[in-house]
Amino acid sequence: MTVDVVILTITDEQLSVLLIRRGGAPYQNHWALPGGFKHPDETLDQAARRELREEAGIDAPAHLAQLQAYGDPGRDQRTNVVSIAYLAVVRDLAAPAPGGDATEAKVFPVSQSLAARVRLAFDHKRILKDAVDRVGAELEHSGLATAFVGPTFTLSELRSVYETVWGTPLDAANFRRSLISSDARFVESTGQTAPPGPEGGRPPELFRSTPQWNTGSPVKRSRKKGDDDPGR
Amino acid sequence: MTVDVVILTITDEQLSVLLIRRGGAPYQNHWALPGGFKHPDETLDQAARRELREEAGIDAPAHLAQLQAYGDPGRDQRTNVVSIAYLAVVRDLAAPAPGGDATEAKVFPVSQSLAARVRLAFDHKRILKDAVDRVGAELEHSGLATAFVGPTFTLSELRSVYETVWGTPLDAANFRRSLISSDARFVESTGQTAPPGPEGGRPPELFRSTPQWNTGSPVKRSRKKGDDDPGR
DNA sequence: GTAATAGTGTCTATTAGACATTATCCC
DNA sequence: GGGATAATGTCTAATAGACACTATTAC
Repeated sequence: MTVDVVILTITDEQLSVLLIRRGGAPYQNHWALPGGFKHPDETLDQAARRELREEAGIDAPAHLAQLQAYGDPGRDQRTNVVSIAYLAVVRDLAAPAPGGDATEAKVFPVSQSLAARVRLAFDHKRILKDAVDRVGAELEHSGLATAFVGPTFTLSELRSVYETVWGTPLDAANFRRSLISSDARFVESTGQTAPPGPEGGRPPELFRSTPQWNTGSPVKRSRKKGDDDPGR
Repeated sequence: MTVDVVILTITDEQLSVLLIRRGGAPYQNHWALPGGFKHPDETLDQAARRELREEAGIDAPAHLAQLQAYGDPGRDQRTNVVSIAYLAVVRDLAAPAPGGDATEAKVFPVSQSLAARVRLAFDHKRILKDAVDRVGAELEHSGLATAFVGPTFTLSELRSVYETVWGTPLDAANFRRSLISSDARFVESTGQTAPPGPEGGRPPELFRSTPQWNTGSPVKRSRKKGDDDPGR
């Protein structure tokens, strides 16, 4: 019984994942998801948090949720082990700190990690793929997007999360309306504004996520002409 | 590593679950979900199917999907074990056939099984609760409803599934349009009609589910006045 | 002033939801 | 015929989506 954690963040307008490399063992040339054995006296969530802390140096992910269990025989050459995959979403991942088993930790763009030529350890590529699909689907029905940004954020920042994950441009005006109006109510204005960027522009309003951010369906993914559905 | 299966069906207009009783062990006075240890040479899905067959006598569930893993320490008095919960949906559950460890198998209405006075073994009540929530949510976004009915079905039958699971009456006319029109396309007419019931009435059209029944969002759950949201 | 970004207003096509009407069976 | 169930038609309010316009900053 192991727990593997898919740690996602956005760097340079790209959805990215933290991968580690371990010494020894098979797959020592492969990158892998951080993870390890669950201790008998901890919950699954606690095990995921511990692995986050030990192997990636992350203490407080903005979002942590169980994804799925993987138990195909042969998914791990060494032992027959079932793994519970977790999804963690964090905001800053500038300097990943490897620890525990991990000798190296690095952030890769998801698109690159899923490329055919790249080899990840075990069935971690499949897990990563599933995690990314899940995030895309969940953005449509929850406030998960706010986990990618800071405690306060502008709507442009939040919209950028959607656009990055979905790979689709969104209309800024309609995006704003979707979030503000209706019963969604998963962001609220702080009343403050942020300073504009170096390019100038009107100072944006600062928002925070509301406690009930995990209900409702804030934004709809547009499915229009020529939209090659990547599946769910 | 065990696999537990929540087997849901609809009997007498009620969402119902199959529970079993085992001899010996603790909790021998409690009803429990069918399940057991995963074998090293099988996948999780195969383990779930095997338990379905061995303990409940079910060979081909209309729907089988993984739900979630449960691993709180203390959830099982005897051993510290992580359990992967599965959801199975079947159509007929008239004569449940206990086998293997199970000495008794019976179908209970979900509402009754979740009542405060009823005690289920381990954390099975929580698992059942989670499963029911999931089904309710998934009806809104997939064709899962068709798993509750036969290979061909009338729209009244299908609508009844939604109404039973959600506990809300749906407008027959709008229901039909939701399914037929738009891009959902998760049911199609067989061109045939079924004989009307003993009360008479126009003979209903027979439908079948399409292969891509697990995409799209066929019907929306109406959230109107005084709708006490049960949460997701 | 221009360029850039944020936010508002408005129009149209689509859709949900309510409800009336027609169709086809049983008795 | 009357009663029951299935299917179709129609209207209204709400919403998605497109896009023009105003507001506030940097330069």
